[in-house]
Amino acid sequence: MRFSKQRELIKNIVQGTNSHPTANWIYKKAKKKISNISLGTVYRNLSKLNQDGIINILYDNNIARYDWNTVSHDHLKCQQCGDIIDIHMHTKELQKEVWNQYKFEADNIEINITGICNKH
Amino acid sequence: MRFSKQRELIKNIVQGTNSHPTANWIYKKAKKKISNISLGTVYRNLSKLNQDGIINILYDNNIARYDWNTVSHDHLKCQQCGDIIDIHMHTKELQKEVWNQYKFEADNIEINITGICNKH
DNA sequence: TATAGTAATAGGAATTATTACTATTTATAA
DNA sequence: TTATAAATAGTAATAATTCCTATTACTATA
Repeated sequence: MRFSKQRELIKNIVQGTNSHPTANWIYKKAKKKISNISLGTVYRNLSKLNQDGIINILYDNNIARYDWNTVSHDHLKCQQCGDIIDIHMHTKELQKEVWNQYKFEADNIEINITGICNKH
Repeated sequence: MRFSKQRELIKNIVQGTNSHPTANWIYKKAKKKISNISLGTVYRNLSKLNQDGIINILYDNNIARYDWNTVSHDHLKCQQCGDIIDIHMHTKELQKEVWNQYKFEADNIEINITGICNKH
């Protein structure tokens, strides 16, 4: 992968927040440094960074969010404040169960939990 | 909720398939019975039916899919054929764990598993 | 170092998915 | 029946994402 200042900036923006930002949020932030950066560039680089395992994509309903945390993990989403909290669940048993019951070779297990976080 | 033949048709289409169809698929199918039905009508009714607990929405990456099965359940998605298979996982332990570890009151737990299904 | 060839990248246009708006039609209750 | 509130078709607007083509970073060679 060749260097580009746009990609460098995008990577740094994602790695500088815990807020699981959307492409549009990242775009607005990037514009402050590179005013003519294109939203397409943001999307392209986000998927490239994801393909190379540098960042993670998660889907909050039907919109993509980006996460610097590339270690497989799960999410709690608070219905009150919208915050998304990273957690780690044990998924090995689930993987086994899916194989035993459905003969399905699990590659990736994602657990999304909605509810009320401890701030409320 | 007042009766309409459009909504009745949309409901029957969703309830008549296990394929987790998209709004567009439902629209095309509905057009065969009511040729001037509008895509807006399809979307409006799908969300209304969902709000009333008659059907379910799930998000396959960034597109919405609709499901007649309103009982809380999980999904296996095959990376090879794209099929989405309904499954049922035990989530009570997860709920407890989330409470104990994070003091998060889980309301809904959704498990999405990608991998290779038993057809391959 | 300078240049040329090339494949990756960028910006902006286009596409896709969904929602909003509005004039008209329709179900239903009085 | 008739009044009226809700639903519809059609279309425009918005949001999210992908595609297209000119430009640029990088590499090998002079």
